[in-house]
Amino acid sequence: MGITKSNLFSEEQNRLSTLLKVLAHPARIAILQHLASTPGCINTDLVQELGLAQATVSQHLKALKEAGIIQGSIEGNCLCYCIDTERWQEVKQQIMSFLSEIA
Amino acid sequence: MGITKSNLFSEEQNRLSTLLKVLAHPARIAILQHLASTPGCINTDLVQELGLAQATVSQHLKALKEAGIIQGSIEGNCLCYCIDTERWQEVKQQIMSFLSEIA
DNA sequence: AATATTCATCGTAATATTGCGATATTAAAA
DNA sequence: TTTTAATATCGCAATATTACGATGAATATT
Repeated sequence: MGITKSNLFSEEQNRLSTLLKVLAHPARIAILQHLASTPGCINTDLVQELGLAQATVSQHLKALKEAGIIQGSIEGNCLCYCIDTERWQEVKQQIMSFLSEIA
Repeated sequence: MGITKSNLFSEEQNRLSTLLKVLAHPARIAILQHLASTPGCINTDLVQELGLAQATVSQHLKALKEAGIIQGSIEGNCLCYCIDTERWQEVKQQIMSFLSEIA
């Protein structure tokens, strides 16, 4: 089928898996790492940095934005993305909680 | 295309994303949670527990096994799966290291 | 005003994932 | 030895993801 049977699982299991899925791509990992290490959050740089097409990068940014992990603010001509630190703490907490639950 | 351009990213970024992808499914999360909470690691129970078809559960187990996270040992008629604790520590370490790298 | 730059979105193609029935395979049980 | 039970694997269908070119919308530059 290709569709995950979310109804079989708990709210929390679904939420966690959705979150992990967003992080489970090297481009999105690279974007987060770059945004973390670059104080003034740059955007077009990412296209250069990653070597992916602009449309593709934009798509990855959208996924991160929809998960609430990053935020964009308009800065004249440019869009300035940066990590939502508060939300990231939440994300971190949820994942770490799962990790330590296992063993 | 649908194919991730792994060559654009570092070994570590690829390794991490592969790991996260394995965890990014509610059924596999549920399996790990069940194996963690059930001392004698049971298998067919999972089919009942999850409500997915046997073939589907078997597939998810395979994914976890290939990632080295669980191990199966033959126990007469049954296959007995349990978490590879040592490997799980490694997995945990890698993910946590990434999480704290960001913010 | 005309042009250039930045970014989002649409449409599309290629590939991956999810799920399951059917069918092996293997070992216990009858 | 036949049957039953437990798993794995194959093959397929449905859906999701990844990637990109083309295009559009908005602002900056000339």
